[in-house]
Amino acid sequence: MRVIEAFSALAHSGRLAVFRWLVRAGPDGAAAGDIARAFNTPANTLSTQLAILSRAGLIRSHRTGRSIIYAADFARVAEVLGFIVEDCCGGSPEVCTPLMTIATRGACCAADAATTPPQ
Amino acid sequence: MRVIEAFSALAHSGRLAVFRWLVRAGPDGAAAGDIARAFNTPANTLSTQLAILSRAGLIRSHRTGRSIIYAADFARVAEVLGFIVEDCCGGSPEVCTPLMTIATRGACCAADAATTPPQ
DNA sequence: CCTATAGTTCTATAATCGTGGAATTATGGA
DNA sequence: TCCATAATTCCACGATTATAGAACTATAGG
Repeated sequence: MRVIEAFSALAHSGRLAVFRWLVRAGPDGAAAGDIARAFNTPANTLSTQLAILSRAGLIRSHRTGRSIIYAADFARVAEVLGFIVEDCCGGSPEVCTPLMTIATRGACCAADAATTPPQ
Repeated sequence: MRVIEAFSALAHSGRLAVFRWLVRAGPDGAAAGDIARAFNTPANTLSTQLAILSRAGLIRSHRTGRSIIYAADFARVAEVLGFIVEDCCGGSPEVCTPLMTIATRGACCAADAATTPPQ
């Protein structure tokens, strides 16, 4: 399940920002270079950050021509959340009840991350 | 909101185990010494781990006689989950839908953490 | 083949984290 | 007041992590 890797990957302001940005970028994701430009980060530094998020399973990548496209893996996020609620918190009502409220509210607001992603 | 501190606190097998144990121990929590004994960890090492979880807001403490009782803060856990779903994932259906299933299932199973907590 | 572009891997260095021994603080009881 | 117990803070040191320069790999186009 490797949930520690996921927590560890998100426990870094830069990586968390990149991840949020990728979530907002949607399923089509973005090229590594575009992300680097958006965050004004050297390509190699960002590359290692992406690799860490990738190893944690939070994002996926595929090559398209010269570019490598990264996109958030929503299924994996749901999996991590599932771990906290169930395996970790034993589905306790104190956690589940407020969560229900949020989950039912569904796709809504979303505060803006570092920079605005495409589309 | 300090969500990074929470991720960082849980991104450590020992601390995650202690946290899970405290969740299972319920709202009454347990004394630092009892936790240390349960995990066979030196008191000072465990104390720093508890301090980190505490600073992250995931657990709370209060003194009772010579003991200091630690207990999981469920409201805070719900808050962290809320951040991931809303502020981070923008309440995207890909995340919310499977989460709903888990949340509605409510108090159920819970896999066992390192050692069995009291009561 | 040559060159430009897109990313990654290698590497070194600085910074942060984790652990546990020793000293310290707080409480309760004789 | 003195002692035992409960826990924390101080400190040192090994281990891990973060950053970014330089070198390397892969692809597209001429």
